[in-house]
Amino acid sequence: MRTKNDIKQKALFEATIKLVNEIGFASSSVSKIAKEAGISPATIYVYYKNKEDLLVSTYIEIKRNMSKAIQKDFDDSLPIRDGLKNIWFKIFEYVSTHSAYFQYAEQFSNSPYSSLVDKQEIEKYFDPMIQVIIKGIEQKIIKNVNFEILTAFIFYPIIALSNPRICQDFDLSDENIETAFKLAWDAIRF
Amino acid sequence: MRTKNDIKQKALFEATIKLVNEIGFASSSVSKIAKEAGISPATIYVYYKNKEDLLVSTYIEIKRNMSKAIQKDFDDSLPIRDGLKNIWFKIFEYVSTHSAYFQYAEQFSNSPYSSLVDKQEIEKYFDPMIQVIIKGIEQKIIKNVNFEILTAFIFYPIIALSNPRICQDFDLSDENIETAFKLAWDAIRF
Amino acid sequence: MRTKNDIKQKALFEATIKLVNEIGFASSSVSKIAKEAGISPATIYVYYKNKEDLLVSTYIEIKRNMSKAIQKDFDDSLPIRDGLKNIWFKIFEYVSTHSAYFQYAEQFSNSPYSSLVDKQEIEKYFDPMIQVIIKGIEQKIIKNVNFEILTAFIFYPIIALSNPRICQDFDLSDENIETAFKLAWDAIRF
Amino acid sequence: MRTKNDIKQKALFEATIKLVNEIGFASSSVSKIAKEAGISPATIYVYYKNKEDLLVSTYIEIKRNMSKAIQKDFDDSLPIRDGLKNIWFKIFEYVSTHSAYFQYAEQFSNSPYSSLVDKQEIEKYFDPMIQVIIKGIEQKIIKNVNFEILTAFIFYPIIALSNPRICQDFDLSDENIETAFKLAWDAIRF
DNA sequence: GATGAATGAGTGTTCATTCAT
DNA sequence: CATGAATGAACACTCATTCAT
Repeated sequence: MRTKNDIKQKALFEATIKLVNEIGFASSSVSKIAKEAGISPATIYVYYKNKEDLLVSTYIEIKRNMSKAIQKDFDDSLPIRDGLKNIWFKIFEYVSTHSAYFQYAEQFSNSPYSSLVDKQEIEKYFDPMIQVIIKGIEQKIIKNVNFEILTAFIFYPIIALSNPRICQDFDLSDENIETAFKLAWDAIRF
Repeated sequence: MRTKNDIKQKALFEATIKLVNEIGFASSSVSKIAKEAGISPATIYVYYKNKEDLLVSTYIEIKRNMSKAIQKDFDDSLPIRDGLKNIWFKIFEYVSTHSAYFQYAEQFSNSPYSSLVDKQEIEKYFDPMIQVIIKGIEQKIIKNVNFEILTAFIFYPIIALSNPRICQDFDLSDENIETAFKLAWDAIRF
Repeated sequence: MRTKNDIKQKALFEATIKLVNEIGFASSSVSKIAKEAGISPATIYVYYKNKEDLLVSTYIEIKRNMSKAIQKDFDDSLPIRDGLKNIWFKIFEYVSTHSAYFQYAEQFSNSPYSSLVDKQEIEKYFDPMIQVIIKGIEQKIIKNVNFEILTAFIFYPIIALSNPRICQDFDLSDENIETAFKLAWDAIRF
Repeated sequence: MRTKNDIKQKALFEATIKLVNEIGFASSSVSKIAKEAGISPATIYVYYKNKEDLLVSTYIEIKRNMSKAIQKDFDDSLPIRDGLKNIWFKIFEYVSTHSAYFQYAEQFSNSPYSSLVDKQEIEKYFDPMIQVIIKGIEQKIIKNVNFEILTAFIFYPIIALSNPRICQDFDLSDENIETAFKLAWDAIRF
């Protein structure tokens, strides 16, 4: 299936995200997505097996893209707090500059489509961050509690603050992000 | 003249939530919902203006129900920390016992449908909690930072930890909830 | 079926005509007509057997009303030309003052519903006019040709000139009606 | 890529006319029309934007077809009376041979759908006939009266005489048509 | 007599997908 | 590779009518 015309595939990727964000999965039909991308509905089936494949592949592609951006220039020799703070800012930066991608991913992962994706595959992308936290626990810098609790305080507030559907008026200024990190660090540090 | 049948409306409410959780907004057609509720598709239009009205009303009803449950026996004479902890446990209790409602609300608020709801109307329901936080700030017990940041650390970790789509394996034991509250409090306290 | 509440029946009659003229038979549903008349859809079935009965009865009632108005004060002792001219003006007067009724009747008689009506029953209403023409033929004042041809020149031009869907801009002034009658008379007179 | 199938479109055109004449606009559903034409209901939407577009386009197509037939071999060098008589017979001929088309057009123009059509566009088709009448007036052969009155006596009687819903028993013989023209001419000539 | 609730059958339309080119 | 034509199945919704009160 994978083919030569990358321009069309990219247009399709962007059109899918745009339309799903605007009108939701329910109303985003194959032909509307095709029209938005400037191609024929039939052409979608050259690139993807079916509609579900299009939606799932788009999600996975976003996640891959996101993890790559976040881990770019990642330096695991930094002290724990600095390493986490670095990631913290990277995530906010990605979310700010790719808010449509992020919003699509959020909507997707809150829908039953999410069960079609191998979560471990996705989590693998974010392993370096996990390693920092584990190191922090070992060094008794981070509280030694259930791992899910820790991530709920390090990553989930980011998602809430970045999501315009949740925090409509939150200003993603460096100062605010810095303040937020302070809270996150207070939550998890020993 | 026949009179409206409350049992039918309740069945419709439950069927909507069940189906949307199972197969998502995209696939939850009016006729599938009607079948699940054991009524005729046409009957839905006796109770709701259209499909959108059904979905939005269901969301609002859940939020109303949720806020009522959380604020039951709410005591604002308690010290700040105890007051918040009380609410913290109440939310976990509600989410545990009404996970389907909660999941519907999450999916809804991450979809474009959410723009159809007057957010202020919804937030009104949760005002008592807001008041506790404000009091905490005034008494210099809670950090005096942007309000959205505070709520991102008090409420959103709960949502993450309770959401089986996010924390599949998290055990909602009293001990875990207590630990999680400790982190939340460390995050926000002065 | 015939009942006590004449006000409701009259409202129903008018609502039917108004709605059918505005949106046509196709879109005029029983419940829309009921709403227009300010009654419940179910109440229509107290007065009429079904929707078809409502539409057909409305047509017949209009025709009865029309014939009564046209033949009021009819004087068959007048000379042929004067008798016909009298009717001619009466018809224009009726159509001007009851254009909605007339328009409904036109739409009805051009639709397949018309086959449900006994045409002879309707024509009976207009018998006095027929008699004038027959007298005119016998007296060799009117051309002795096929009867349908004569009526096509005496009655149908009126319908065309009165129908706003056909002659949008025709001014139903006395002068114009008089002129039109001159043409009609020239057409049929010996 | 498949290419559009003219046979299907023609079948759709005929099916629309047949069904609307038989059961009226009210009962002619898209799926019934599709079945009559031997195609899928969905296919109609390949050729027309929606049901309204189908009905209106069918009407316009009939009018175009009609005007072309009537004006075929039209000779405006003939004397006024001969020119009009020629048209008169042509119209009757068309109506006789295409009675279904004619009946559809009549029902359409008496329904609220007619307001969707640009009347001037339609009238343009019949301009040559208008020119003959104007010439007749200028040459003082035809009465110099309101134009709408003249057309009501030249064209509308044809419609009445040809319409089986109005003149059920009228025989469209040459003799009868000739007689009818005599009356029309007597009506309008100076 | 009068009505709102209730519904099976139907509406016009769009859907995801396949086909022929 | 790419496409517009074509469609069975499904969509949200309305219909005419009946029922229980």
